[in-house]
Order: sequence, then C-alpha cells, then structure tokens
Amino acid sequence: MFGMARLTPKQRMIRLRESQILDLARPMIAQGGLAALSMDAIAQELQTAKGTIYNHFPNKEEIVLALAVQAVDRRLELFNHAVMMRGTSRQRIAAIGIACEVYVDVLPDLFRAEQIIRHETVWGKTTEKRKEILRNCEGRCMHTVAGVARDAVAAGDMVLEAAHQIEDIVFGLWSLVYGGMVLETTSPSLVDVGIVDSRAAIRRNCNSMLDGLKWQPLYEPEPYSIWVQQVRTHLLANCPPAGAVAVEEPDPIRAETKPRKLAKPAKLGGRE
Amino acid sequence: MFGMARLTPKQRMIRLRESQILDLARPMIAQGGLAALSMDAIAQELQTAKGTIYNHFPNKEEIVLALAVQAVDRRLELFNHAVMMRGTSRQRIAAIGIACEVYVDVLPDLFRAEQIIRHETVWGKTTEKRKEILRNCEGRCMHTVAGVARDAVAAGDMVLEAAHQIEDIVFGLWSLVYGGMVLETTSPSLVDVGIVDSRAAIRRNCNSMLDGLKWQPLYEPEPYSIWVQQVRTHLLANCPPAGAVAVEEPDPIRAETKPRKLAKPAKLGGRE
DNA sequence: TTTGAAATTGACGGCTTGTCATTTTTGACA
DNA sequence: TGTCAAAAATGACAAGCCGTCAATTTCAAA
Repeated sequence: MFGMARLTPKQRMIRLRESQILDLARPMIAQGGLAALSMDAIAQELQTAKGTIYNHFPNKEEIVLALAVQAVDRRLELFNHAVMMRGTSRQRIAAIGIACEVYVDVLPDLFRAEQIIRHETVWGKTTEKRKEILRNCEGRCMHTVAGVARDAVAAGDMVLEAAHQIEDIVFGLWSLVYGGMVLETTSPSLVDVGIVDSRAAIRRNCNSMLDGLKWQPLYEPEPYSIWVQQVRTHLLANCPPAGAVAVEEPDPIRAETKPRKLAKPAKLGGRE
Repeated sequence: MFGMARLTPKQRMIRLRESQILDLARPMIAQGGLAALSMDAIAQELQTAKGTIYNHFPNKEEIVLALAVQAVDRRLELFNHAVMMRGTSRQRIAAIGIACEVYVDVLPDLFRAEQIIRHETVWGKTTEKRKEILRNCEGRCMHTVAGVARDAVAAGDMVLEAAHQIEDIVFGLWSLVYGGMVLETTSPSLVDVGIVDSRAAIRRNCNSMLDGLKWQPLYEPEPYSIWVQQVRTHLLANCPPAGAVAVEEPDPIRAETKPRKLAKPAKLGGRE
C-alpha cells in the first residue's frame, strides 16, 4: 500500500539489487545479445556471489524477459503521451508511430531486449508469471492503439470494410513499424539497394496503408514533416533514458523459494 | 566447369560433408536457436572429429549464415516462380506475398535461420565472402520485387508520388510481411487480442497499402481468395522441402587454409 | 613406390551456466 | 536484551560448451 515505505532495510536492499542487476544486464545484452549476458560478470560487478543472482532470476532468459517488460512498459507510456495529444484521429495514430521512433532511438537497449525474446528460446525457460505480465503489457499497448482506431470510426474518419477488424489494422501498423525497424538495424543490403532514409520510408508506408483504409484526412506531405518534428520533440521531452526511472514493481517476482532442505545443524556434535 | 564430375573421390566426400553438416544443423537451429547448435553433436553424428567440422566452417555463426544463404536462395526461387505467373501487375505482386507464405510454411527451419542472423552477433564473426553472397541474394530478391513495381508504373497501373521511390515500396512490403510473420510466430499476446487468422490479416494489410498507393486494380475481396489458393498450390508444387535439393555451390568457401606450421617430421630418428 | 601437401584427429585451455550443502544474517518474540 | 527458526548469501562444483593446434594419417601426383 505504501510502496517501499513499509519494507525492512534488508528487503529494500534486495529490491534495489534487482534493478541493479537489470541495469548491468542492459548494456551487456545490447552489445552482444543473450550470449554476452554473463551471470558471472554481473555477480562480480555487484560484489555478490553468483548464487545470489540466481535468487532473483532463475536463469539468464528471465533477466531478458524482465528487460522486455521494462521495454513494453516504457513504450506504453510513450503511446499514452502520444494518444493524449490533440488533433485529428489520423494525427493521433501518426503520433503513435512517432512514439515508436522515439522509443527505438532513446531506448535502443530495451528494443534489443524485446527483439531477443522474440527469437531465442525464452518462452520455454521463463516463469509463467512474468510471461503473463508481458502479455498484459503488450495487450494494453494494442488496446491503446485500437482505441484511436475506434475513435476514428466513431468520428466518421474511417469506415470499416466488411471483414476488416480493428485488431487487424493495429496488427498491420505494428508489423510495418516493427518489421521496418528490425530490417533497418539488421539488414546488410538495405542501403546498397537504395533505402537512404528508412524512417521516412516507414512513415510513408504507414501513411499509404492508412490511405488505403481511407482513414481521413488523407496524407498530405506539406504540413506533415513540420508536425512530425513537433510531436517528436514533445515526446522526447517525456522519455528519460533507461535506468533513470525507478520502476516501482508492485508485486515483485522472486525465484520460487524452493523448500530448502534443512541444513544439517552446524557445530552440532560438540565433542571433536 | 563440369560440376562434380572432375573431382577426386576425396573431394566429393568433402563437398558432400558440407551439405551433411548443414542438414544436421538445420533442425538443431530450428529447435533452439544458435545455442542449440552444438559442434560436438554434429561431429558425433557425422562420426568425425570436431576439428574436421572447423575445416568447413570457422565457427557456429558461419553455419547459420550458410543456412541463411540457402534460405534466401530458396525464397528467390519462389519469387521467380511467382513473378512469372500471368496476370495483372497487382496480381503478380500479390503472388510474391503468397510466395512468402509458402516459404515460411514449407521451409520453417530456413526462415528461423534467417531470423537468427538478424539478431545474434553474427556479422562480427563471419566471413566477408559469405556475407557478400548473402547481400547479393537479398539484393536480387528485392530486385525481383522492384521489377514488378516498375512494370506496374510502366503499364500505368500505378503513378509514383513525388518523393516515393520504388525501393521504399519494396521495403514497405518486406517490412509488413516479415514483421507480420515474426510477430505471428513469436508474439504471445496476438491471439489473446483477437488476431485469429494472421495470414489473412497480413494479406489484407498488404492490400491496404497497395490500395493507398493506388496500384490498380484495387483490392476486391470476391475473386481474391479463390485466386490465392490457386497461386498457393502452384507454388507449393514447386517448393521441395529443405535438404531435398542438392545445392550446387559454384565456388565453395572453405575455411582459409592457414599456412600450417610444418609438423615435426614424425618417426624421424629411426634408432630407438 | 615415393613424397610433400592436404586432411584428420582428439586432447586441451578457457569459458560458460546452474546447483546445492554449508554458513551467515535477520527480525520476531520472549 | 537474548534466542532461534527462517531467509538469504556463499562459492566450490559438475557438466557443458567452443575453438585450437601439434601430431598423425591419408591422399594423389610424379
């Protein structure tokens, strides 16, 4: 109820360490992926035994998953800022796209973590609890975007075709932006082929898609680019770098306290 | 010049082993990513020493990269089949999208390899030669797609807006399909949120984007779905499973034959 | 048959993760 | 304040991995 106020100092230290672990893990992952995340290194830098780290996270994958939760949390925050901006529904949905750009630019480490959980064998090794948390966050992100689309329909800015669900549109924007960002950062042949400003390309492609859905008002290049800059700076102002915000975890997940086998009472047999 | 005809039996065996290695690696990678690819296991299954494997590929990453080359090769092949189909330019570009679906469905292991090289630290560890090969393949893929778009412009089916390059459109389709496929296979919350038929969603989104570009004729749901099935079965017929085709590598990449330090002549001093 | 180059071998160094019996710390309670 | 069970911390350990290389074997041309 009272946040950290009620915690004993020991418990505060434990929680603090949890975020310290994540702060240490973030650059490692960003540098070399899951393979570069070394439990030994974290323990050493934290001046702790390795077993202690494993008290917080049962394995490497769980750490990456925790970072992914941070990632989606931060993105949701940006989305909410974007959605609250005033303007047409078309502008608000575009603002979400810009939020994605800001997210990738300001929090590249977290974006990397998000990418990793999509490819490595993370789902088999991680806690159901934390997976559920991530699902929840992702769901809220989609819900936010879907909200703008629903507003557009309600306001008459867009009419839904027969078999075209709101969710499909959200999925499309998500694919376009996520796929574009991934290809941007990892495709060797993009520049060779003539994609010079991939961000602009992604924006134009999103606009093409929205135009195709007849989401009014249709795209007009003129005032657009100035407006993009305005939104971007506004969002940047509300996006501190990773690690700067103390994430208040309401229900911290500790590694399952396994019923510890009673240690043989030490110093028992006095005679010796 | 004469393929394998002129090779000594030993050399034939070596080339054969190369593809055997890849055949063994494919399911491993598909199952658990780069971490599940064990050089020891490959050596054991091939009944060879581990050093021999390293004669073919200088490290794990190079194996994945080789698989990625296979992947893009196969996809290019499918693209070419798709492009050669008769129909409007709009139909031919849609056929490429269907080719992507067939590719992911029939060759999931190769798709996985392609995903892995985009995320793990592969670019720093692999041969420039093979990276160049991959870039080349990717470039030809994009070229094929761009060709259809150029045909469309030439035929008057589409007019390019001012700052909208052909390459941007290709990039957009690529993002949409690749991103959609990745999210489809790795996003836990997709189904929860109401995306039931993600393939259909991807197709509709591609069509929205093309509609937005005013690529004629615009999307009409009626005849579309039947036609999709026809194209799909046609492409499926021309897509054998992975490992079934003997890939003829024109210029095989062997690990650099390092100038081997002269071993001390064995059994030199006869008297003993 | 000879012979030098190419291919193969497998033990080894150095790294990793995850475990667990043991020891230390903690905080509620008398 | 002193006691003590429960919680947390420890670090040596097993098991696994990758990539190397000196030594050995195989090969094919002469």
